[in-house]
Amino acid sequence: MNPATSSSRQPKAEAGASAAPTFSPLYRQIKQLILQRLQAGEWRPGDPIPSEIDLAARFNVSQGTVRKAIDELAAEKLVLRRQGKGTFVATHSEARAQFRFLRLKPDVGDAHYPDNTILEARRLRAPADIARQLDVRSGDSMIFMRRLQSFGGAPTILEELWLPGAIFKGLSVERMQQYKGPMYALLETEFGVRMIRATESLRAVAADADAAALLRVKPGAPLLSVERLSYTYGDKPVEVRRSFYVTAHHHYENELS
Amino acid sequence: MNPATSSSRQPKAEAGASAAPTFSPLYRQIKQLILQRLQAGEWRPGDPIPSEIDLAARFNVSQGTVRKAIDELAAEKLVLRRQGKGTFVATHSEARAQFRFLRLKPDVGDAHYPDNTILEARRLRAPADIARQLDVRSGDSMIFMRRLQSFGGAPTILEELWLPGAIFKGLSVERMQQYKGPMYALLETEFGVRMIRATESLRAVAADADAAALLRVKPGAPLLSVERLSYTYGDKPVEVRRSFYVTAHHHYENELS
DNA sequence: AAGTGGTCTAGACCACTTT
DNA sequence: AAGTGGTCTAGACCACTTC
Repeated sequence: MNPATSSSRQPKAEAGASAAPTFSPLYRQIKQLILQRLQAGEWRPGDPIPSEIDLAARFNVSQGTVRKAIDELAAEKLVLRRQGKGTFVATHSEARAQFRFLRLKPDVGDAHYPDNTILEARRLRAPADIARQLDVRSGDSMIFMRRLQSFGGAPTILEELWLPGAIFKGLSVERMQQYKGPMYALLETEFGVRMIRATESLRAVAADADAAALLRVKPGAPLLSVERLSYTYGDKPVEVRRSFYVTAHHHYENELS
Repeated sequence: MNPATSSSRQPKAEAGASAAPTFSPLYRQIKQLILQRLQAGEWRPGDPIPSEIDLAARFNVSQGTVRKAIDELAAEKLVLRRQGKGTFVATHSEARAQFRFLRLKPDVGDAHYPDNTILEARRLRAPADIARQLDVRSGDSMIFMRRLQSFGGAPTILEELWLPGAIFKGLSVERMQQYKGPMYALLETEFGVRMIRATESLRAVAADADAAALLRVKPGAPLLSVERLSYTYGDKPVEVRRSFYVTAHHHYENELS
């Protein structure tokens, strides 16, 4: 209950198993406690979390320790600090967060949010490969969506989304078809499922006839294939996204550091 | 000289210019001082920097302030902390640092360092576009290198490197031709120029006849084009690298966070 | 035992925002 | 004026490495 009491700290000498890497410092325990509350939805995206002083009192630790815990959460972009105002649960419903997951930038000019055309949206059974990636059973109900995104009238991104039906139960095909904004904002506000991290796998591939027609390129033309796996709290995978980017006037921008 | 005295802190009321964003906290001033010494080569890659207590005494601030400065340098991977041993200037000559800038991973199995075949290595005049990127004058002397990298005998990466001749004065074409290891390690150990950051721009392109022959793909086959601009201390650009990756059995891996 | 980085505390004060 | 995050200090102790 109280992380500061000796009972909740790890004993200096490990009694049992040999290779257990059980130690973690107090601030990291506090971080986990805050994480649990975030994950449980105790504070919703956009809401302020309690002040550092408040949390320090709750957990019976010093403000500095809470601070270090929140430092890490802020570095992972799970919360957002604003001096003088407070610390807020990060959200996809902000202009600044809009492009965090879209690395395709125009060669000239500024990035804008694309126009969406939904090509298809329905429920399907999970194919084996998708099921494996999302850690569900093959054949489980999935939400599937296929859409075309255009910049300034030029079709540029063709993509498929797969979401586990079990998590997004109330999500109707109609709702998706009419919704034109950023997907992650919809999933967050309507289902409280926040994407916090993703891995992408990029390849150059040749356009098949279908993709070529939709993206208005020649069949066999090179396309940038991007397969994304997105995760929510607890490293739980919740979306597979397979995209094809036309890179004639856009490029995928990446920072190595 | 002494950042802790009031004289070197910013005055609360800015006297002169209107929009000067001149304030920075003490720990960031300390960070700059350490950075200057790193940049000046006072401590070489792989060497330990002075201990936190030592630095605190030198700069006449508390250990906690030095610590926060080093925290940021460690986060930017300019230094490496090792508990019980000290803090060390980061280097490319370590196994762990070898893959920091190579995002191409095999679809199955573990990443290995590729076999290099140097196709070409000589001095050239800088073309306009390269000169612009490296912030030198068009026509300045450049070191140019073209090489083919193979994994398990399969040619996979074809790339061109451009380096400003002025910075790497003593670098002979012969030295480059015989050297088969990681380029960044060579540049660091022999010239003290350490790459600390890079931006990459990715596109899908069609292989031209030359690239196709070297990479053993059909002309017109899709290749992943990667243009990298690498920076050293002070955000000074020091390398342009233009690569073509064959992504049949490899993929470019990226983490979005 | 001594030296290094890593954690934790308690308190002071600063900078920013809202009331 | 009050509340929030941000900075800075001084000191204690822990964990790890080397001597």
